[in-house]
Amino acid sequence: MEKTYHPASIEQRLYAEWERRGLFAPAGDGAPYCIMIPPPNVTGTLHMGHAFQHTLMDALTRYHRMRGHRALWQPGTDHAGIATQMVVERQLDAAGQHRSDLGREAFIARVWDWKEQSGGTISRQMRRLGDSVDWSRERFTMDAGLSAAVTEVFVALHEEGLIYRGKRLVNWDPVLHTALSDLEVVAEPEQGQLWHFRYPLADGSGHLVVATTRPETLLGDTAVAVNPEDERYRHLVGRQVRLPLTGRLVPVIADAYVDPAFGSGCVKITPGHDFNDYEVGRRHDLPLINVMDRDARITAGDCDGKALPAGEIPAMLVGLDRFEARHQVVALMQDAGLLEKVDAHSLPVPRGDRSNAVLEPWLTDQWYVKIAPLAAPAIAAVEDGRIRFVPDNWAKTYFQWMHNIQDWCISRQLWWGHRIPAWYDAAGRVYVGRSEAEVRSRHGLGSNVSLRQDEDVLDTWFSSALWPFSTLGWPQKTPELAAFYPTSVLVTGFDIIFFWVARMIMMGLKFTGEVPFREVYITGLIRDEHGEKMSKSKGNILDPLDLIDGVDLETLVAKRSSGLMQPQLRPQIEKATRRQFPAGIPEFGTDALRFTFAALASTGRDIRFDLNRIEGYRNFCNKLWNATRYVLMSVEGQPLAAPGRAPATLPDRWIRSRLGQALASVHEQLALYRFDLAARALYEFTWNEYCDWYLELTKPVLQGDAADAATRAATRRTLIEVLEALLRALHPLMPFITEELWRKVAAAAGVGGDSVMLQPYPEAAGFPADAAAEAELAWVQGFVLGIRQIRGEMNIPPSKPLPVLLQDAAAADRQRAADHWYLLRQLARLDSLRLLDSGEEPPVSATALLGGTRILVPMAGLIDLAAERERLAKALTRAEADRGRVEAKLANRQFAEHAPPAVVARERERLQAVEQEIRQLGEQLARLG
RNA sequence: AGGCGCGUAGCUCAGCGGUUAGAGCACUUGCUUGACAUGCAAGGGGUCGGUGGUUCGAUUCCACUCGCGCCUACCA
Repeated sequence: MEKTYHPASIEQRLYAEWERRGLFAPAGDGAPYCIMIPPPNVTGTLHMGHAFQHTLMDALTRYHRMRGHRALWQPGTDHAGIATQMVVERQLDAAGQHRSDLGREAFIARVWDWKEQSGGTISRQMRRLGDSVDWSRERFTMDAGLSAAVTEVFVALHEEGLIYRGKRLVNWDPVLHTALSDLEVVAEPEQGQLWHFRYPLADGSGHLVVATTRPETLLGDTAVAVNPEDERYRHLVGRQVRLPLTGRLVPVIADAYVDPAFGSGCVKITPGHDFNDYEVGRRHDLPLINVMDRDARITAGDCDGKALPAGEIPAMLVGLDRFEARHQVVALMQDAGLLEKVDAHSLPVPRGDRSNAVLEPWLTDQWYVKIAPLAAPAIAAVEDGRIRFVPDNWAKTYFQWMHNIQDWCISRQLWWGHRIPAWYDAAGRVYVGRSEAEVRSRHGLGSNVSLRQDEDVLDTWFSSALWPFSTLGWPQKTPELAAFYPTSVLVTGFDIIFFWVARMIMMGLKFTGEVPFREVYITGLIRDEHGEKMSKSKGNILDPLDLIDGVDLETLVAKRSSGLMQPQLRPQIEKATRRQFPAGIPEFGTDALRFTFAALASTGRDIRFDLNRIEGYRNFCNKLWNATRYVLMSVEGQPLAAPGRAPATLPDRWIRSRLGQALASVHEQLALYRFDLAARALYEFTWNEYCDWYLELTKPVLQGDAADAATRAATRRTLIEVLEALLRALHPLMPFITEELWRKVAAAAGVGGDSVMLQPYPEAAGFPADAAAEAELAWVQGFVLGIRQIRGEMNIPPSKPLPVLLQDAAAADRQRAADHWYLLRQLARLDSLRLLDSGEEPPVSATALLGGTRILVPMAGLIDLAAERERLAKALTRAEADRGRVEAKLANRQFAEHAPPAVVARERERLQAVEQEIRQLGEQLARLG
């Protein structure tokens, strides 16, 4: 074996072998265990958040597979309607083309080409991460089968009246020319202005003042509203104002929506271009006037679908972009003496999450899902525990949204996606069906009737919502569906609880009658080392593969600063990157990355990714590698005791007991999705117990001549047996290094099997607790630590063997000293160990206390007297402070009366111990003079 | 406005109604000890955001408060 661990030399080889041998497919007849991958965008790449979640899903899958479950981790990707269409449109744009130049079919063919070309990126990344997904079941939301499921669901919901078509105000993206659902709108506060306009009363008796942030919508006003309680305006309610610039008469109405304290207390009402006004308009039966086109330019306008009278909209405004129109309207109002004042005003501006364009509330025909009837059972499923959120407080977030849920706008004016299965005849009547043929036959429409399919496609999340069952073959009744649905757990981020999780629950319950998953494990979000979200535009992204393989600085800078939406940020991104990674990123390997993710997966919402952590876990891999190297060197070609024989030595008994407890903790924590605590239990056992103590404790047995052949053979057995189990225990988190090492270890141990993946996960019961061995070894450790402390603080070189005396040793301690002399000698590097006779005067020594026993290191020539005095004085101060605390506690009658007797007893013991310590330290100090 | 989260060592984070609050990294000192310098050994470093309450006992539970962040809904 190499002296250091080199991940690159093993990872890809092992993955290829696993995949070739089909080890990822569900096997055996155990209980099914299934995780559906949250499908990433097929044309995208996996970022750190994906890598994080994939690590956890893979760990769960491998863990359950090893425990004998029939485990399926189902892979796939989604078609990401808007995002993907935008990418291809940008490519066309670069060639000076528009999608309309190609036509719908040719454009879609182009998108498929792009998918074929870029779709391999994700699966390559997943292979590098070690994801044990069943590739034979890979799915894509636009696959024929999944598309059929989409059609089936659409038709069924429509037949039930849960999908309807309606003319509504929608969030219209004037750049992408599509409607967006509420969830795709990002509203950030932006600095704007509040214009105060005078609207003259129709009878010429004066004016009232309205305040608005959107002057251009004045053209579509159909009322002015005041609060019904507002004394200032009560007399105006029911009268009319003459709308400036158009001359139209509109009523003054009273509506509680108006806040009298804001602005002037009068609000212009534009039902055609504002969601709140739309509701006001419905309450007061106001007409809807539309004054913008699909590009959000001013048009001549229409009222409830009919054209406005000619000249209603000033001709000079028609055709202007809405922001240009805003300036013009303000100018016209000012010229007319109708601008009262302008205030600076910050307001939330809704933008599309993809295009970043300012959205326009716009009246269009769209398809909606009536959500309330679907939401009720989905709420119940979480309330009654059929679905459990982990951590459980996320259920609150879920409930809050579900109780306020709005109908879901599912149509998108795009070409890339599932086309809506609806057809229109010449009269505009709509027919919904699985196909045009079905529509014709069902509605008796002969071939003489021309039908035209709806141009729109469905929101991508509509197909994602079916993912847990569409991937298993629904609407067919497949064996996979029967076996793996409901799935075991969904692993995802809180950012898509509404987008995806809630919708899967609704659709799953509706169409299968069962929940789609029993648990939802909500992970934190990976952020950079400053807690910032990682994003291309911030230039702080990390490619998981760059952490695995390493990357040089120039490549990293190029990756981060190319293709930016805001190229002006480039210099600062480059500077920050050069500062943070002056030497690029070294190679850490997949296992180190995965272990880091696991160790970071605590319950928090934000997870800062810190390169120092991954470096530490790369070192851990190397530690494991070298521990194995030691074990193999110690075992190979040497007699090995038969498995199952009682271990011969104290360290053997101890390490088995410790392993059992570590395993118990791992099982317990994994059941709670506390990957961080499971990782920690394994890390601490491996490094602090197995390597730091046990391996060292085997050296006196194996390397000296203190032990007989049978003892050595037994120690070799424990050495390799514990390592073999440990590698299995680590495998779900670090699949590659454990596979590589396990094969060598299993061969040396005579364990059958050719992949650790297929081995049983170690159970705590195989390594029962041994309290006696733990107590005994704790004594050994205490002894060694005492000597090391003296050595460390007195700067005695480790190479110098020390003569040691024991004073006041009780019978048990004498026995232990004799029994474990050969361990103590090597670990503490002792020259000799002698028991002082009672009454024998010890030489001047440095002291360590071990229970009631004093460990003395004679000082002649070794130790600085003053330094030892200082050391003892410090220990004495600490002990006295401790005594003070314990005494105070025991002196408190309330404590003695109320605290549990066991606690009181423990405090009493502690007092005795600390008093003895003080006495002994005092004596030692006195002896030093 | 409503909901949620966070605040513990220089940094990143665990933890918990009961010994002296832990880990990794960083820091100091010593070490080519036969698996490992990606290492070994020893050490320094925290009034657990603040105030009050419950309790024999609070970093832990409760209330209030300060600071930071997120989500949902938003007043034109």
